[in-house]
Amino acid sequence: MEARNHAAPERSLTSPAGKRRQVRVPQQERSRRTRETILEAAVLCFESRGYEETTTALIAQQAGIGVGTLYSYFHDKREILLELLDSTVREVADWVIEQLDPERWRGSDPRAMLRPLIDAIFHSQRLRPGLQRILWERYFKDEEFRKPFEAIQLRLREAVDSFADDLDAQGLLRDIDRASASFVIVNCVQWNASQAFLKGSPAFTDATAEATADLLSRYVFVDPAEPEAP
Amino acid sequence: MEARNHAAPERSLTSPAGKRRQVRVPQQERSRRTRETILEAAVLCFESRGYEETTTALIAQQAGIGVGTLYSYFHDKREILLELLDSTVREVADWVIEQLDPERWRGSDPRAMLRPLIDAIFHSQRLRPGLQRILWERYFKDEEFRKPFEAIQLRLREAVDSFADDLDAQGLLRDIDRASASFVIVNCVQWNASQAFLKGSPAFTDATAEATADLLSRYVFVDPAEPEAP
Amino acid sequence: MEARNHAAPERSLTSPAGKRRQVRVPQQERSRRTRETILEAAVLCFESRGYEETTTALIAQQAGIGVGTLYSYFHDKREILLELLDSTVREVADWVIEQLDPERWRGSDPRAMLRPLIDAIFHSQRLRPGLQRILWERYFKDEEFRKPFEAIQLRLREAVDSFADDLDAQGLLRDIDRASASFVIVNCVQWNASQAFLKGSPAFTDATAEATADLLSRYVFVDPAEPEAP
Amino acid sequence: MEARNHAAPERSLTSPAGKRRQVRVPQQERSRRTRETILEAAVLCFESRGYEETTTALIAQQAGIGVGTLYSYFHDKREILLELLDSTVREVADWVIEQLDPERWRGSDPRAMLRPLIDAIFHSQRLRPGLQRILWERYFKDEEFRKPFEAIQLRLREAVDSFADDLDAQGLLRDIDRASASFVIVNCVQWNASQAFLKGSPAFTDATAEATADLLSRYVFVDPAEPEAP
DNA sequence: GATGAATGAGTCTTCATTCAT
DNA sequence: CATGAATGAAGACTCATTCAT
Repeated sequence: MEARNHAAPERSLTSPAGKRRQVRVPQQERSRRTRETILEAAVLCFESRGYEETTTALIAQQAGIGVGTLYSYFHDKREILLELLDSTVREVADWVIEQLDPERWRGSDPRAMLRPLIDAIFHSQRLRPGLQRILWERYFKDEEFRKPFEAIQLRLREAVDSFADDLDAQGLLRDIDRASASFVIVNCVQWNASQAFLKGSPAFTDATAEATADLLSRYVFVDPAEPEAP
Repeated sequence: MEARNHAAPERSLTSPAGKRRQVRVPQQERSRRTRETILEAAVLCFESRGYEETTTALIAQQAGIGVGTLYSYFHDKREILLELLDSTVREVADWVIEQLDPERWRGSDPRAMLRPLIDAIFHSQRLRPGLQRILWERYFKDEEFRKPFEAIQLRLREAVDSFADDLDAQGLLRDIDRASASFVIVNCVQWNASQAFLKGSPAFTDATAEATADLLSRYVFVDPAEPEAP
Repeated sequence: MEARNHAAPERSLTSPAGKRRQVRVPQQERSRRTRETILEAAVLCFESRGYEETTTALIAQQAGIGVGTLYSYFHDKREILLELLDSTVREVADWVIEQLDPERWRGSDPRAMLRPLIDAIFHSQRLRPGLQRILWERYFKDEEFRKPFEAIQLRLREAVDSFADDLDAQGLLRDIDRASASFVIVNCVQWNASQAFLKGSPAFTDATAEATADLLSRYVFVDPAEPEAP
Repeated sequence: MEARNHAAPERSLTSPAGKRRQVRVPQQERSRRTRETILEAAVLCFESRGYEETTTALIAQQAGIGVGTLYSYFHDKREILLELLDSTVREVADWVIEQLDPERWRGSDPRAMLRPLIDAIFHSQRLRPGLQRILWERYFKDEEFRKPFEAIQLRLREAVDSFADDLDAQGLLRDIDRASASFVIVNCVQWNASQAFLKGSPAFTDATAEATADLLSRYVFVDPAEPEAP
């Protein structure tokens, strides 16, 4: 078990650096490169074996450095994962949020654009899928990993919200409880994307994206203007 | 990591029961009771500390038996969890499926009944929440845990399907891709329920259930019959 | 450094068992013997290499058992030393206190008996000298080791005190500050014994004992009754 | 343990400087200053954290130099401590010996002066107490540290001896075994001072000094001249 | 059948010291 | 000369599992 590891230092997220021993602050160019090397090696190891199955020695070996070096860049194994997860989650979210930018879709028919939007979001699952799997695993196991994740989720909801604002301004938004809606929508897309991707088949992913788009479309948009009565 | 344990028997996931040493098949009443006791002790431990943080010695102690005895009822720690997860998942699913039984709602207005149905499903999160959390964690970590879970998910989709059949028969079902629909619906409800529950607030859970019901309602049902045109 | 050891659990002396994982409470005969074996092996190792230079693996090997076994009898390496030190210190003190028992000297000339008493105390240095050396080392390094030691020192002072009471009753005790006297006396004997013993030569030890006896004699006893003046 | 460090050069204690790599012999002023800086930084660290708990990196940081630089002034961490201890012990001894200088007390009543003398010696405990604690710890742990210490102790005994000579010349010295006496006296004062100081209370220290003075006074001085018989 | 003592491979982590820049 | 990044051997401790009693 992870907890067996000696001296798990009970770090608080809020006081990030506290009294912890100073970790090397990269001052030389070589140092910066080494840090990157470690991160890359860790991705490789984590993706292929999982988090707990990866030993610090393995990462160091993969990175072609000594264990000690690794520990002079990161306090512990967990911190490496945390950093990796943080950046992965951020990248995914950034990408998704970029897709949601109304400017991007200005001028197109909102109904028509929903499908490609969903597609794009589903697509984000392809980014370091092994790490995303580990992210979920840790999410349920370790509270500390829940936090960065939830910060991201909040950003996503905000993006959805301003997307909704835009629709509203166009008179296209159904009358829904905005607060809950963003939560439900984000969860729905996120989980369907994640689950569909796990099945592995592109065709299945595509069909799921289609259905999800349909589901959300009905939820979000007002009914299409009925044909003018004569 | 789990694999550190010496003598980890390197079991193949594909030949689950293969040549494994015969574990006691409970034939006597006392034996069955002991088995139950162990399982109950394990639930307690897992729920309160998590899977990896629970040692077999702790379970045995909690069950009031020796470690050796525990090992004569289960091959290893993992098997205990597997069994527990299996039954938990089954219980949850059974309950959900029971709620979906058309007989249960016969005679009521399908639109009106969706909300209590969703509520009921959300409610299922309250059953051994610690174990459900562990379930998700293992789901992402360990392929063997994915299987029972997916079997259940299939049953859920089938239930949703026959529920849809019923609606269809009543002429209430929108024209949707049935295959994808059940997948999307199950995921959507499942994840929103799970996430809402994690937030902890009953009010929030309620609002999420409401929004989810709205979302699905629009997706599933045909538009309400428009008022007869004169 | 010792502090590197993972999870030094910051144990308080006052709540001896706290929430710490239960250490095996010997229930079977075999268990009791194993515990003894470990302690004996530890004495051997500590005496010959010193505390920090002795690894738990070494003790286990010396005891002919696995490391894990050792850890099921003691929480950590430190606890082994603590127990050893405790018993050593207690043995030494018991022996010294026994020597101080007035009953033992009843009837003899107190002045004459002081020298053999000092001798006896000096002699106690021969009991597990390596451990006594380690005791001093830890005494200065680790507060936790100071405590049992001080408890013993208190007992010694009390014994000296009641010894003084006895002399007083016989009208032989000089008028001294009793509170400080016991402290000074115990320290003086203890340190001279310890230092003399470290020099290694029996002759030197003997001379030191003689001088110490002389020193204390002058301090403690009233001046010999002067020949009656006519 | 210290020996864990790889490349521990297995230096022989007996050929102290033998073929060891030449360490910078300070010839320039700047060099000398750097050396001092390191020593001062080390005092700070050792006093506050203890010897083993202090890393060379910490000393270097405290001194505002790189680790490598530190190693060009000292062979290893131990050498720094050794030098520090040497100078501390020497300082303490010099001060004590100065107090013992007969010239200092010429003209005063030797009996009256003993108490302030003891006081002064007790006072020497206040000089870098953390280092003195470390000194004792190492004294018992590491033979190499015993040597400088013993050299000092010899000087102290010599000082006590010549002090005794002076008393003798004045006809004030009791007839004692001079060789043992200095040993016993030095030990007695040293240990009582050290122990009293450890207790922390000034009042207690004072009372102990008083008792020690009394103890030694009776031991050293001839009985006060009895009142002239008429 | 039950027990619980014994096992020991495997993990993380530290830090004195070196040496390329 | 100074620097500080890199090293890697070494140690404490854990816990799933076995098997003699």
